[in-house]
Amino acid sequence: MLWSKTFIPTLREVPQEAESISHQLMLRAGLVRMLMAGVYSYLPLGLDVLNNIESIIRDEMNKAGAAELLLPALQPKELWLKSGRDKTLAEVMIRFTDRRGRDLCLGPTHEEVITDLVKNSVSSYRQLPLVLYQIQTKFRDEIRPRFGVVRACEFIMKDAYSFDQDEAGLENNYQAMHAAYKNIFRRCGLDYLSIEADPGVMGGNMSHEFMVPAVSGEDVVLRCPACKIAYAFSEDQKSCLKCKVKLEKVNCIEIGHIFKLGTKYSLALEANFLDAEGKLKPIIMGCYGIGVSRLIAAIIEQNNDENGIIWPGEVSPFRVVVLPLDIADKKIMQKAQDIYGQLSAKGVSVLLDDRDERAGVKFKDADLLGITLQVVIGKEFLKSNEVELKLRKSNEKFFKNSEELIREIEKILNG
RNA sequence: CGGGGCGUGGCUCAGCUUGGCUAGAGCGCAGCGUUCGGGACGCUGAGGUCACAGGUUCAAAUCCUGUCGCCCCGACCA
Repeated sequence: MLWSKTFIPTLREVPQEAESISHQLMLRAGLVRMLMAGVYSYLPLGLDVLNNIESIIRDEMNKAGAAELLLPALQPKELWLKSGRDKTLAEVMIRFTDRRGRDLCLGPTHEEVITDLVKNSVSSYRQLPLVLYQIQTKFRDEIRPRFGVVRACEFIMKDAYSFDQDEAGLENNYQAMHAAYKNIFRRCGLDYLSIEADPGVMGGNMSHEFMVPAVSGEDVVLRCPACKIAYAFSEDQKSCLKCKVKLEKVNCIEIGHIFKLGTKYSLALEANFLDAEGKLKPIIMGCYGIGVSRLIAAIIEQNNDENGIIWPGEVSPFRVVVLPLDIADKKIMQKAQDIYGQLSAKGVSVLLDDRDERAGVKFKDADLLGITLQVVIGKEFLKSNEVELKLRKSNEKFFKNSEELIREIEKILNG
């Protein structure tokens, strides 16, 4: 992508609307813009990151045996009456009536819809187990949206649902999802904690939360400084059960939550199946959520320095940014385009800063965007014919001549 | 919803306490010139119903009332 063709409105100063680091950097690097409190537009760079995270999620979910589908955001009130959550979720539901006077809402979550769907198409134990997931926009009339994309009224969630004939099957799927989540968060470059939690309005009897330690985190968990085991926050939990060490309070962003739902929704919506003996039984369910858009903020909270974002490789909007420091110089620009072309041909995503800006501006913006590898072509190149490679994270610089350049870049990106 | 803060060109802010010339600065933007490896410099220029509504006054960005919006602290959650 050419910088001149895309849309990356970077900001030199910190917008006063942003308090948390991730929010500041998302605005400064041109990832998002606010339309109103809790509602954000994703600009090209933000969308790139979102897409990268989504492909990681799809990859791991598919590997875990889940099938992707897409459910409607627009939903009828009746479904919510059946589960009784029209009351428990009354506050967060965005509701309205259509021209026929039907009561509708924009889905804050999808247990009801998917249970209704499965109920109508699954009737035998032979069709189980089944795991379905979607990546979709949720709507919640949050009491207090804050920290930019972290608590938004419109946000993207990956929600998966498992359907089993017995508890053992549920346990299986639950563990599979737990394992998939670990892979997803590791690939996103996150340092996270997994803790047992209260199922809350979701219902069911067991749940685990995935928490990312971050200064601006809204949640507090207790962590053992020695073995790093985390516990749900409570005043009585005074020390680690294993190490007997005093626990420390850690602020966290909740990025995922998985639940063993049991039969709460299958009973309410009559989602039953016939078992091998021909007996009618309610389907045993689990649900598994990841706050996809929120992950962007969580990743930035953990991966930044005074100069900007430092993207973990796999989520970086581009893997390489090429900086020709003088676009009027034909030799420099030709070299930049060569590198751009060669890397693109190899399937590496590259951003070419073809703007007519001074070197300092390009350096500052490149650091702010946080792309893993910077390729600098300036007067050093004119002198020695060597191109400079700079790693955003470590600030390491080394010079390479044309022959070994592309190979070296690939080595860095793969290692 | 309760508590606190803020609203002045695209961005960051000054001016408001103590009303008074055509409402300012820096950044950004446009043009010209000089610069050119870590957010350059000079000159010229465009861009603002001072959030909105009402009130007080000869006169309101400034004082009063109300409304709206944004941020932060609490309850909710991915």
